Amino acid sequence: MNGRDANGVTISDVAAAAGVSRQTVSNVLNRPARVAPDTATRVRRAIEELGYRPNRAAQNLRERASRCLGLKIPAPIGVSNFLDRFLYSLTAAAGAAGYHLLLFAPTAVDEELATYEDLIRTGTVDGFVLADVSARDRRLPWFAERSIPFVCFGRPWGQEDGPYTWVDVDGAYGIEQGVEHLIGRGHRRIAYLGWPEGTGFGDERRRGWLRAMGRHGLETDGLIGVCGEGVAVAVAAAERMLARPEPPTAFVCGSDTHAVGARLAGGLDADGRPRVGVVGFDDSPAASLISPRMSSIRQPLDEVARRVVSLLTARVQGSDSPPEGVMLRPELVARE
Amino acid sequence: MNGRDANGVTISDVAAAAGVSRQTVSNVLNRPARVAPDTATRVRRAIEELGYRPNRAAQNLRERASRCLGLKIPAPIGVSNFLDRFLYSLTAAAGAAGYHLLLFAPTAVDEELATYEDLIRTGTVDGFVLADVSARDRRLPWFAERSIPFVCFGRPWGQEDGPYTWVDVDGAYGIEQGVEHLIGRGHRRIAYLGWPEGTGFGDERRRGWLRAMGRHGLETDGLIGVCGEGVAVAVAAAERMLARPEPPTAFVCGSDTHAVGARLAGGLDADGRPRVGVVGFDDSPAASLISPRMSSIRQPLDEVARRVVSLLTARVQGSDSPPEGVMLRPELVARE
DNA sequence: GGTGGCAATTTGAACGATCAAATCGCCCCG
DNA sequence: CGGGGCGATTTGATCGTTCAAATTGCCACC
Repeated sequence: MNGRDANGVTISDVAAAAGVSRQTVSNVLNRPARVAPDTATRVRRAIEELGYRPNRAAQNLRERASRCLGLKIPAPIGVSNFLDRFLYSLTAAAGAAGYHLLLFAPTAVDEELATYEDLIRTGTVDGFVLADVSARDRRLPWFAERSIPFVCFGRPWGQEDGPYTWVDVDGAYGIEQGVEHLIGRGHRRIAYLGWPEGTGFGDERRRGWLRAMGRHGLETDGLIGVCGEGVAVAVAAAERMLARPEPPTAFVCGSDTHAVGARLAGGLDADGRPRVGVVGFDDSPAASLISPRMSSIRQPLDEVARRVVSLLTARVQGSDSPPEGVMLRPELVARE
Repeated sequence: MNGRDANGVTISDVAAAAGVSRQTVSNVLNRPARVAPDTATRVRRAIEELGYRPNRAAQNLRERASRCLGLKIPAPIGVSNFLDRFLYSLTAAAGAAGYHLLLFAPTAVDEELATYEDLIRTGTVDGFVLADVSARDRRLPWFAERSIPFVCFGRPWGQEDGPYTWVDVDGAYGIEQGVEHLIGRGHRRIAYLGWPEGTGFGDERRRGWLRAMGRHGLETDGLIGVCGEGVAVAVAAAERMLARPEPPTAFVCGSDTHAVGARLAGGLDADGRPRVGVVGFDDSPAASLISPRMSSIRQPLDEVARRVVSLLTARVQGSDSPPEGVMLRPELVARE
């Protein structure tokens, strides 16, 4: 940076300034051991003075890699800023690994696969992070056939035996922790409120509840509630459950949205204390809208992101390690 | 796609298959008028059969452009999924303009400027979207000195006279609409609850309230409340205001977080109706956690994103049009 | 003093695209 | 029948980097 336009500084300019060839400059940067120490310092000084930075397009062309990971950004639905948080962790993890995150949004649903293919074939990205894996997601076999590198956040439900690499959080374990927490606070009639059957992760969380309840010999009949997205429907579902003859005294929930619904349905007593115990899932900041704040099960998003990036970059770089699933444990954040 | 590995298909392969030179293939794609019609169809067939897609790195190298726009993803704070929503609009708008969005997260604060510079100098991105412009943001003059293309979402508060290009939403106008709405519902003591002075957009929203109140000759003394981030502090601030001798009957708020606080502080009457009127800002889905749902002022994020992208791509492509500010109008979403 | 070996450095080629200039083929006109 | 003009196509050079192979210089050893 000496006032001149530094954008046009190439490796040859540096080479000329340092009185060496361009390859030596390249070696200083990429294979320092090959270069004599005082040559290296001379070159480094020239790099510094000229403000040289290697051109990414040229590197990408030569290396046949873009050092970009692609992520489809889904249409924003729901209240959670889950994606916000994961995106941040993912971007940071990618950066630490020398990669960037490249976002795209296919315009039409039937364009989605074409968009993925295009990004790979043009070399715009080296691989994909799939953060929105649905049950029997048809993208997974499609990618595998074309040997397009990808890693899922979330198990490939319905095709667990496929040769897929994923990172996920053990939702059943998390819910079990939630049940234990409520039992510890004296609850015995603990209900589960979550999504209708069919979402892999939702079903798993429900199984976690069943297992924990069974371990303590607690009743589960009539204690399951399901509803779709949205606080309003969650409130209605929880109200129906509370209106039954032997209502639950607490809820573990498939999501914070469900949990907010349960809390609102239960209401507060005269002292401003919640009438029902509630444990949510995901520990979204939105859960803090409810006062007093709810307990919730926190997913280790930073760790998830790091593992996703490390698995994906390995595959991108041609490591033909076998498909691998990584399961992480969530953590109960207990609040008053 | 005929079973062979299509990732290695180059323009020369297509040329050979079609019996023409590589430049003719290039012309078919980029300058169709130069090519004889039947040659063009022959080439297009070859492209189709081989599944050719031009290599992005090679194009970028040659064109000296990456067709990527950079966006720093801020650490997730607060309950809003504002960024989620804007990011989606921005990605879609960029895609429509032939660009991609590239995310990055500088690790340390003092690395931030260096990160920007690096991304430009290496040619990783062509320009930046600044979605988190703070008052007297030092990045703006810094970019301008280096003629780094950028466009702000949000006015450059404190340096409005600088040569900066921005797109923003007229918050004062929005708040005025909110006040009118509350007046229409019979309210006269309408308070403003928002951020402490010093955030440009917050101050502007407060001025909008003052102006609308003044127009109707309504009292404003003692009707201003301020607090920082978070629902809890917002609740406390609203409670203090409601405890005064002549309390407000309604609040217009600087954000949905403030609005949720006001609503929670006001509480519900015996019929489940809110005791105070509330208008929020930003119409975030989090606002729907409150039941009945609040009115809120919605920013036209799709339009903002389109304008940002169109201004930025123009600057990136070397148009030396003068700096330009675009002001858009928000819209009141009135709810029961 | 010639030769082998080795470390340090340089040269040539390649990555895959596009621009600019050169070439080709054809028709028209004097 | 030769040359000008024009549309269609091709050739050569280039973008900035890195790999592989070639070259240089130096020292030790016989």
